[in-house]
Parts: sequence; C-alpha cells; structure tokens
Amino acid sequence: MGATKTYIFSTKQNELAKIAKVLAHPARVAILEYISKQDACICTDLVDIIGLSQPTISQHLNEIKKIGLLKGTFEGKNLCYCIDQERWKELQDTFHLFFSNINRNCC
Amino acid sequence: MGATKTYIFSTKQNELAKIAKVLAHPARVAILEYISKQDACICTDLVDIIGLSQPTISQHLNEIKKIGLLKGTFEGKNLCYCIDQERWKELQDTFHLFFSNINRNCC
DNA sequence: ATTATATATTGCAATATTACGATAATATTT
DNA sequence: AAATATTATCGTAATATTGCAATATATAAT
Repeated sequence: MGATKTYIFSTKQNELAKIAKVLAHPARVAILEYISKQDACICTDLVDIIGLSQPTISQHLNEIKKIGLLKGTFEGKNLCYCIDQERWKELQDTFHLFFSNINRNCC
Repeated sequence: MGATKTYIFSTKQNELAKIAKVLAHPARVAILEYISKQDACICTDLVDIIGLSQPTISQHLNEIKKIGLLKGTFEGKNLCYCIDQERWKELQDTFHLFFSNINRNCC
C-alpha cells in the first residue's frame, strides 16, 4: 500500500504523469523558466535566484535531468545547463495532445 | 523541513505546479481520459475501468475537482461527472504558454 | 600542492501522497 | 420503512517527496 500502481496503467498514461510530476513543483517550474530566459546558459546563480539551498537545487535539477530536459556541460568550473530543445518539443506535443483529445458534447 | 516552500515562488509558478500535480498521477490521467471519451457522462464504472478501490477513485476525483476541472451533478443515484470545458481550456492555455516561452538561442 | 569555488552525494527529519478497509451519507427502489 | 446502490469520509499503513547540514568530488586559480 502507498505506492502508485503504475502497472495497471498504459505507458502513455504513466509517461504523462511522470512528466507532470517534474512540473509539479514550483522550484522546478522556476528553474526551467530561469534557464529558458538566459541568453547564455551559465546557471551558477540558481541558488541565489530561487532561494533554496544548494543541495536542494541540485536535486531539483536532477529530477529535471531524469526526463531528459537538460543538457549539461562543464565550462570551466561552472556547469552549463541548457534545455534540450528536442525533448522540450516532445513534452509540449505530449501535453498538447492530451489537452486536445477531449470530448465536447457532454453536459 | 519537508514541506514545499510555496511562499518563495510566484503565483503563476505555484499555479502551474498545482495543476501539474493533479496530472502527476496515472490514475487521474486515466480518469480524465475516460470521462472525456464518454458521450454521456455517467461515470459510475470508473472503479471497474481503472482498477483501484472505490475510496481511492473517490479521492482522485476529489483532487481533480479541487482545480475546478470537474462539474458534478446528481442524476438519479448516479453521480454525473463532466469535465469543465472552460477550465480545461484555461489549463491548456497555461501549459501552452509555459511551453512556448522558451529561449531558442542557447548552447 | 594548496586554496578557492562550484556542483554532487549522503543521511536524515518533516511532510505529503497513495491506497484501502470500515463506515457514513445520500438517493432510489421495493 | 427497509433494502439496495452509489459516493464520501475516516483512520491508518506504506511509500514518496522535500529540504538541508555535512561531506565528497571536481575544476580553477594561486
């Protein structure tokens, strides 16, 4: 008990839920927004911008990384995080499809 | 410790996260998909369709209701659940905006 | 090599979520 | 009024998430 029964749902349903879960925290929304607004992609200052501790930010970044949304490369001592545009579009499509496939003739 | 620090984020960021949280469970995705596919909206059989217990389904429905996505009216002994089209479009726009506002010139 | 700076990992406590049995509430039917 | 059917709520156990201090790791600069 207590654990999500993923096995009774379809792959697509689990996929959407998994992606949504990453967006289900304001810190991760804020991180994605911040990174996307940067011209360059040196994101050293997320800790100051967001206002959470460095380990916490690091963990959130890791959650975002898990669904393939971040490309990270070292540039000097700083880690350069960028949003993976291909993956971003994929997720956009996933959500678009989900929101589009809804029946209108009800109630 | 342990609780999300909502107060350090913007209303919009918290809003998106809150909506995403509802979609962050495959059962709720499945429920929304099922309801949207029905011509009529008598959704008594969700328990059989999804494969979770009646209390669990009821709780999930409640989560969906909390963000205003469900219109529910009693029709006889059965509860008639429908998706609120207005609200649905709002959420669709919220996500669309979020996914659109992303910088392209990076990395 | 040592120091400084940036990010990752570990360990742990607080809180939240998920799921279901038992039970209550509500409405229909007999 | 009693029985039936459907949904909601309560209580509780299992699991997951959130957040941070402490520590480890990695690169840069001195």
